[in-house]
Amino acid sequence: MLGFSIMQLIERMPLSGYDLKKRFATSLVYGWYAHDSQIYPQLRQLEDHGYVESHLESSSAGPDRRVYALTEQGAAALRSWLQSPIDDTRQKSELMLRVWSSDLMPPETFLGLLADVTRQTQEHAARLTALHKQIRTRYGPPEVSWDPKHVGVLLCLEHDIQLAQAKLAWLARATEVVEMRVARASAEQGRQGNVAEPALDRDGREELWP
Amino acid sequence: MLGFSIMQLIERMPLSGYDLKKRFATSLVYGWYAHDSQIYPQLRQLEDHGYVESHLESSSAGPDRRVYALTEQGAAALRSWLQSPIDDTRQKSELMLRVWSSDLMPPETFLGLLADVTRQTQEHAARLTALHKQIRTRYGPPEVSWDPKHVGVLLCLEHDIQLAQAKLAWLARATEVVEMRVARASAEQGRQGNVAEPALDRDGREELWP
DNA sequence: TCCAACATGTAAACGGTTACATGATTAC
DNA sequence: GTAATCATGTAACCGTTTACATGTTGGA
Repeated sequence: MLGFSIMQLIERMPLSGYDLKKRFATSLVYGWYAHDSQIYPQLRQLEDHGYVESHLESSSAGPDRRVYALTEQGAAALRSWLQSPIDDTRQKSELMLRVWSSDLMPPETFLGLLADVTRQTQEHAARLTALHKQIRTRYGPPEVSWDPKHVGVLLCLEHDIQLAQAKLAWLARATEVVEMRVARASAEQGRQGNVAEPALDRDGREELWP
Repeated sequence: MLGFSIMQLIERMPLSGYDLKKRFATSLVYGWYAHDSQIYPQLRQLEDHGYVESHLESSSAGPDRRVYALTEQGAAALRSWLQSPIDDTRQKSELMLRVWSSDLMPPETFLGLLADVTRQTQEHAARLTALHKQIRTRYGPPEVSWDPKHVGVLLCLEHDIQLAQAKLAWLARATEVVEMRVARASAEQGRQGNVAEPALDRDGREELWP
């Protein structure tokens, strides 16, 4: 995956490991960042496969750079990957794991978690929105932008912004749910609990787990 | 991460590796599935750390099962993890990587990709919605459900459903954008292209990459 | 007798993170 | 001289995936 992420960048213009490192470090939208310790070995691996080729370049500022360019083989592999089927449903989310386990923590802790993620998401959405506005102002909306390259960038930004907004809506809803439960619990305090026995399956274990 | 995902399940009731395997295989919402080849070593690792303890159980049907239960240490580690700060902004998405690279494929291929993901997402959303309805009908809405365990499940389902819907809205928008571009391109066919030179930064490379 | 479900693993490869390590050039 | 930026790596570790491997019990 990282290999394609690199090849996709190199396809547009030859780049050195250092260039890639900078791209990955500053990219907001583009989730496919990588550490330098991963980039250089990956480049050599791609070269072993014949997907990229490199040559040394004397830089005006600093030491020599090894600059990588895509080969015909690499371009073919990239095209073939772009046309291969994709599975985009399974997403691991640490947040969902914690929400799933929310009954194992005190409500205040859960509310703190939700508030924390809300703040993060708001900041993230603000950055994405600013960037989207900037690029859109400069190159026009994706429908009419003269260079097809900006279409992907703008669409990625729109995707991430819309998903961030949906997440914020959910965070507000979840916060409300927990607050309502806390209010109900303190109202019922002292009264007899209305807790029923959970349903058991044939092995005597609770059934649930979808 | 997988360790907490397992401990979180075991906290509720002792489970064997096989039980966990089934849970992970059939879980829809819960992104933290794992292969059996990972589960058994992970369980032994958790036992080495003293987070779980196990004993053999003669099963009525089939061979002996090694059943794991959470220790006090494990419960403490789980609580501590649940209260630790979280970073929930970085998400790697293969779809976004392809969208970012959409200028490297023919528009028809891109439209095919979008259609494919749309179908997957619709099916996924339908399954989630059915499950949500079922659980909500049985145990009530999360605000009032008597057992706090269902709150997390229902909130996870609501999150995933809402995000799937946001994604579908974006997919429709992206499809529209690409179709408009295709229509414009064929309308402009034969005319002089209005392609300007891209902006160059000080190293002579194109600037863009947010 | 054979299949399905029960039950548990090993080995190799791949992917990603953290920490450590080195050295050149330019601007202050 | 010294800090920032340029430039490239190694080693150890942990997590994840894929393929392979083994054996039991109960029912058709």
